[in-house]
Amino acid sequence: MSATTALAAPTFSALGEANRLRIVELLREGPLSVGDIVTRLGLRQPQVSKHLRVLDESNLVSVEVRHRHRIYRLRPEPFSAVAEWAESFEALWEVRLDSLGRFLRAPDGGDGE
Amino acid sequence: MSATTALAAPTFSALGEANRLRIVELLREGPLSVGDIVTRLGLRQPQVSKHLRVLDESNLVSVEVRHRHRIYRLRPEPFSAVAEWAESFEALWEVRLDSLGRFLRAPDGGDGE
DNA sequence: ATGTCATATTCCTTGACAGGGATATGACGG
DNA sequence: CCGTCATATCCCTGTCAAGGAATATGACAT
Repeated sequence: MSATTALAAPTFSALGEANRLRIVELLREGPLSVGDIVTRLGLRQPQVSKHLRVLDESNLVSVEVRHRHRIYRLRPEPFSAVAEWAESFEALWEVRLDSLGRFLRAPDGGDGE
Repeated sequence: MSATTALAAPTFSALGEANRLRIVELLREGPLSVGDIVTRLGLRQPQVSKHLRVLDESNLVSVEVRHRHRIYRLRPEPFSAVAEWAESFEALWEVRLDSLGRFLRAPDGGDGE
């Protein structure tokens, strides 16, 4: 259950760059070649290649070589891992109510520390 | 429906730093003061304060001022947003099968472009 | 008022990283 | 072989962010 929950910062780091996130959002519609991404996002080819490299090293995308084209597509696993990780914070809702209760009961000058 | 799905790169960027992610993982157990975080993670106080600032600006944490202590706790919303966002990629599973089918049917030398 | 505790802020240095531009690579067509 | 297309890599430069060290702030106790 917690096997895929070992979520590392590099995954978030890869998604933390605006243009890279744009590429991911674009790729969710389906696999695309580098040139397609360049056209659709209006970025320069070397930049796109570099971003794809980062996404690839973070295992967020995979490549399929077709002739002289390279088709990039999203890998499902990291997204599933992120979902699982974020869902594991659902307990925050309850905790929040709990802390509200504590807050209401807390006398302003009476802490034990 | 897409209200909380407007997930921005800064959220990921905030989570993309290793020590910051450690702080988040620690705070999931419950609210903590700056000093507690310093002790538990073995980081220096200024660094922790700086990371907390980033987390605060990304709305990932909130502060409760109690006497001279500042209790930081996780906010639920961004995590819910991340979960929702990542879950919206569930379609990748099906897409993957689909693309596998396309891959198998694709003649290696017959691209139309 | 003064000291002290908890935390925030500032300055500095350094390393990572993004974009621009040019160029290398690699496969294919002729 | 040579040119060309698609893509990757290299070099350069500017910016941003993180850690270290020192210091400022702000509230409280005395």
